[in-house]
Amino acid sequence: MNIKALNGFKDILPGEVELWQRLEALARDIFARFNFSEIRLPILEKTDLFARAIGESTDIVEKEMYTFVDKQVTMRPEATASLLRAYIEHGLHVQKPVQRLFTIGPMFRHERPQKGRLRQFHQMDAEVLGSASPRVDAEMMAMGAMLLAELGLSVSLEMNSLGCPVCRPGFRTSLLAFLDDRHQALCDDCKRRSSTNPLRVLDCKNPKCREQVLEAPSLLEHLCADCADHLSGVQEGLEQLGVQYSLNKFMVRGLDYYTRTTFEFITGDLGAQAAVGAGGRYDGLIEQLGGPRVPGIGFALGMERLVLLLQQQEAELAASGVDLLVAGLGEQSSRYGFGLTHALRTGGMRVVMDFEGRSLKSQMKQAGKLGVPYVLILGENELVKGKAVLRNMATQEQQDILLQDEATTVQTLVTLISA
RNA sequence: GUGAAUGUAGCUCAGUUGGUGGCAGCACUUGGUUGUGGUCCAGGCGGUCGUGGGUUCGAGUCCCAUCAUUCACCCCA
Repeated sequence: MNIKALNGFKDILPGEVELWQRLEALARDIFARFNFSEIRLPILEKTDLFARAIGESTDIVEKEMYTFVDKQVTMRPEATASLLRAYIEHGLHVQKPVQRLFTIGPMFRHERPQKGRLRQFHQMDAEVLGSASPRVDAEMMAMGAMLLAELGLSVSLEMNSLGCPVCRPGFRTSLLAFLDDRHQALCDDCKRRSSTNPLRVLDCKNPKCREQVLEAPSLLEHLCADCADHLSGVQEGLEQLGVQYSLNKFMVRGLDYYTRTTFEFITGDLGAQAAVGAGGRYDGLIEQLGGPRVPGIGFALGMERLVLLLQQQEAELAASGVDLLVAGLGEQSSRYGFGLTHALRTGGMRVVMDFEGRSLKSQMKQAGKLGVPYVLILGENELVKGKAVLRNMATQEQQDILLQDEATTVQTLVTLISA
């Protein structure tokens, strides 16, 4: 067969999918603790929505979107834009002044795949709309940190403030002046960035640039009074909640819409993809998209990246989602087992039975491999006497089971096995 | 979009100076005296050597192209 999945698209097979389920279950639990409601969003939106929300000149919009050009629609490259569209479209701000929403699902970006980065990838996204309180910022980071901690992952949190439309232009001007002076000392990428996206120069990985940038004007020193107040409020909140973080004045975000607080959950264990989650405040965005004039903040966690970390930071997952294996010996007994298996499943049990007519030894091997706790052996001899053998695989103890009508037998087995 | 590396069984890989693909490991499967697992032993299934050209008497091995994968850059969760 030479039809394969597309480059950058991946199947999630049994064995790995259990990890995803655990991740999702825990995330839902934690989102619920923080009173977030789920919202499910379409994957396809008007291209224009993303262009306006994310920024016309970002890499995502310029060259990474899966767009049906003739239809003017695009497969979402991130969730915030769609979520805000839904928020505005349904007037959710009227129903509740502060909305706390989360969504989980696939995103699409046409980038070159590498470790921890696929063209279809999955994010868990949480957004709070309608509150400007710095406590919300702190709470969002605390929630992300809680999820990561309960997954057993050790990940660090970095935070910065990008200012707002009042203070950012001034900072930008002085940064540009600074970069102009050092233009020759910068790497080629940064020479280009100086004009396209000067803030990006601040988090260049090139050691030469890092050195230059050490002296650069700091965002934090240019914050207006309101932004500075907000930042200290966030810091106070984080301290109160006992959230470990560090302030990184070089941290910048790739999407245009961020204001004030931005943050990243960072790991050193994923190669070049350091961020397992990132987000920030976007106070002007909702209005800019035609919605009410309300602030917002959100973050996304990359599920592939979390799964990679889970895989390398721990190993084994608990096996077997099976309660009982029914072993048939011969046609008579298999026929009986076929019916009994179905009755047991109807009764809520997870049962396996194969119909290949294999030896008892084979079937026992199978049971061992699956880690099944009990095997019901339907021997011909016992069957004529209306009996079967229930074997406890762990203790190797066996007991006779009286086979009466199916309902009673199911009842008996359910009680014995769940005991 | 740029750069580098890699493509041999379902998976992990051997394959020496080009001379018939490996009793390789894992997995799967059958058996090791009547109908009982996880270990051990023996057997079995399983390969268009990514694809297409070329060089050669002969190519898994050399050359070209192509596709795919991986890692890194750009960017990003």
